[in-house]
Amino acid sequence: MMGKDDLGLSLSLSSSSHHHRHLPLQLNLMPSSSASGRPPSPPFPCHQTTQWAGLLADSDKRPVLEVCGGAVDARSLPLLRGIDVNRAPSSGAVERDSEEDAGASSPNSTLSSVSGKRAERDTHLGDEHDPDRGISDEDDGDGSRKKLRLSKDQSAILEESFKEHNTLNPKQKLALAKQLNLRPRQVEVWFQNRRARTKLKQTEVDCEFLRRCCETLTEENRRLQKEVQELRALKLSPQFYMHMTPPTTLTMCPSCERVSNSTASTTTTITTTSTSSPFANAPAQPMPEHHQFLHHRTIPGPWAPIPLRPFLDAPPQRS
DNA sequence: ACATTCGCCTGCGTTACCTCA
DNA sequence: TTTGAGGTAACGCAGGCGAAT
Repeated sequence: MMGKDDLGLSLSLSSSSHHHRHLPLQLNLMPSSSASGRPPSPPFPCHQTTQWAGLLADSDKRPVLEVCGGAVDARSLPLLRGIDVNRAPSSGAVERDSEEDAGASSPNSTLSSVSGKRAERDTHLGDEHDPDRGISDEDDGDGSRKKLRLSKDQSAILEESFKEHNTLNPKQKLALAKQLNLRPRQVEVWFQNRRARTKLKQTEVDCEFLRRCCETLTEENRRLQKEVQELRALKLSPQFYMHMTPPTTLTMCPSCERVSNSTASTTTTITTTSTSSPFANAPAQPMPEHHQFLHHRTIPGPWAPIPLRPFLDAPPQRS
């Protein structure tokens, strides 16, 4: 069935039906090549890649044929193999006068019970009983729901349509129903359920993303708490201060007086005559005496790591 | 201009059917 | 053969919108 693979989805949970009725909600469900519109900015970034191939693979199901009120696996009937039971026989297919008619008496209607106001509406969309098309909706008298299984082709076409727009206007719905030989209501329901599946999938992805964020932040918080404790301990024990690996280090060239972050590629020039702090985020202040010392002493070999913060708090001991 | 009604659409929750392990 | 789980077509409802009155 539908794979549990991660999806590159973005969802605006604030969107409501009446809004995307005019500004159709376009979830970022498609591969990046999708040219469809996009939803409002997601509440958080999501960088996963969408893979919907599994959805199409799902459509490879046994066709089911309703025979005398019972569901029969078409594969168990050799004569029915290769026959799409969801499609009308080509010879018997009658061109409908209107698009509404295309759905109302689809062969699938023999498999689906119709009830409720919407069913009435669909039924009223031009359904005259067509004996050539088998059992009408009204003939499905036991009131039980009969489910049809959409054919592979039908599912694929619906998926393609959904990729283009996850909601349908009446014209599109009717055209699609006619193309697929389904009732418009069936197309409508399929899109409803498809949107629901999309949202469910997105919710799962969002939950996983948030869970990972939470884990990362928890770990980061734990690390920072530990660092704070270490720094407090060091402040109380100056003798250990110089032996501590600073949380952030700079590397300075003693000859050119360039300081660079040990991990960064950019360098910052320290000018001994400058009155501003060499630390980007530190307030401007006169150069401390020990800075003068550092800049004038000779440091052999490669650049020596220089603790950043200790400069502001405790002078290094001269050797 | 405003309120009401109607028809339609949507999301959501649920049910029931179907398939498969 | 039975059974339970999972997928999904279909249903019912509530709520919102636009058009008509």
